[in-house]
Amino acid sequence: MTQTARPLRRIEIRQQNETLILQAAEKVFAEAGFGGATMQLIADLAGLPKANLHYYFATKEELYRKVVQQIFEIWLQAAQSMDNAPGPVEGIGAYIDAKMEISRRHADGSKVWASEVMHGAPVIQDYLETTLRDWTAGRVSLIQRWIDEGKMAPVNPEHLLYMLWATTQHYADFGHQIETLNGGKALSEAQWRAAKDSVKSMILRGIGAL
Amino acid sequence: MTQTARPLRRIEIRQQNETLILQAAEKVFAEAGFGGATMQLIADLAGLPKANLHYYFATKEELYRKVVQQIFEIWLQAAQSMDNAPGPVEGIGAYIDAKMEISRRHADGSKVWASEVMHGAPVIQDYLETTLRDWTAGRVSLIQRWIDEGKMAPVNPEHLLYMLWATTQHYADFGHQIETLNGGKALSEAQWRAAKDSVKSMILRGIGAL
DNA sequence: CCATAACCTGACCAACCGGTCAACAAGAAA
DNA sequence: TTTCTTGTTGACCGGTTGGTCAGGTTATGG
Repeated sequence: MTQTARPLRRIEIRQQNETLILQAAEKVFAEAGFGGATMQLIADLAGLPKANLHYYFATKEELYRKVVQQIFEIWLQAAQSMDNAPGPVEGIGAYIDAKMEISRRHADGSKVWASEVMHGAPVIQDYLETTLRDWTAGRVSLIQRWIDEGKMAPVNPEHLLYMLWATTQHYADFGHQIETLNGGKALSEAQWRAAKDSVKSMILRGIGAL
Repeated sequence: MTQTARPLRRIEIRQQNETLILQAAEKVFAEAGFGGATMQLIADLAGLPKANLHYYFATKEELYRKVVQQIFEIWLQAAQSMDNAPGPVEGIGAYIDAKMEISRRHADGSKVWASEVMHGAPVIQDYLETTLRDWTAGRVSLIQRWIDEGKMAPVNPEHLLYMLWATTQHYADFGHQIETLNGGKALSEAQWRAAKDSVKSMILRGIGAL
């Protein structure tokens, strides 16, 4: 009763293979770093011949760039959860939730991003100087407004943002360390909830919003 | 009036060259990752022929291992600042100061450590499972004692430690991002002070110790 | 059905990398 | 000084890697 396999259309083929390659690349780049990753490894994981990778992505750098950009998009999307909030409890709380969820669902992406920044952001330096800088400036204003309105303590907004990024991304980037300290087992559903709650309560209390 | 260069003694030669190589290796590993680093690059930075590196360190892995161990030592030393403190304000405050200072003075080392953990800790897994696990368990007990004594809010000790690690190390590992957001300039002396104060006040307030 | 363009891939290559080694230089011990 | 051990290095090598390409296959539009 198997359906006769309709031949895939061009567009489907392209999208399917590009997705397949990007997923494999994200994992390999996360596990081995840019220098340690090989096109052969990515090809094997994607189940495609190596030459086929070069048909869709001309160079290793181009593939890597796409992976990093993809993560940046996810990151930016979650960043919106901070807006349209009446105050820090809702805004920063939602932001922490969103970022923790990314750390859980896109740990590989987070690692690739971290690795890229650690190595001096050779590929996404322009993003840092434009999109990220603008977003940060906007959020600093937002936090300052909350402070002026007496909704939270007068903390340094930049360092608050750094703390948010650091703490949430730590659960992805240092997930292996956390897992090791957790008896070698990945965090359970309940433990993830506890992590979220801990981070939220400590930070929200830390900025005087609770 | 230059002193006639006394020929170096054996022990001096060895120590000098090993130090030279380790310093160069730390920088190159931090900037390029293990896979991206090459023995030639390290040799050039150290000002030695490549073959000489292999005289002191048989393999690239062995050299890398030494670099990681060196960082681990520094890290452990700073960890002691938490002990012998009457309460969280002094203990955790001193720990934050020590870790922030490491992020500033040993940024490359911190990056190598981060990279190692992100890639699944292939080299220092045993350290994580022994030394780090023991240290963590001890510190969890200490924090729990402070909680029981009513010196701080009943937070989850593990997640507090993760927040401490994440926040402090962020200033090293993501230093490039911070620098970019700081107008492309490294943090000044005053800005480092502000960073320390911000981290300390937010965390100490966050755990109800202030 | 035919022609065209997109897709696929085994085989290949130049460049590079970690590591080796033989020959040599220099400090230490006698 | 002589002898021995340790340190030094250019040249070399096998293996791997990113990338190429010619020739084949398959979908698509006419």
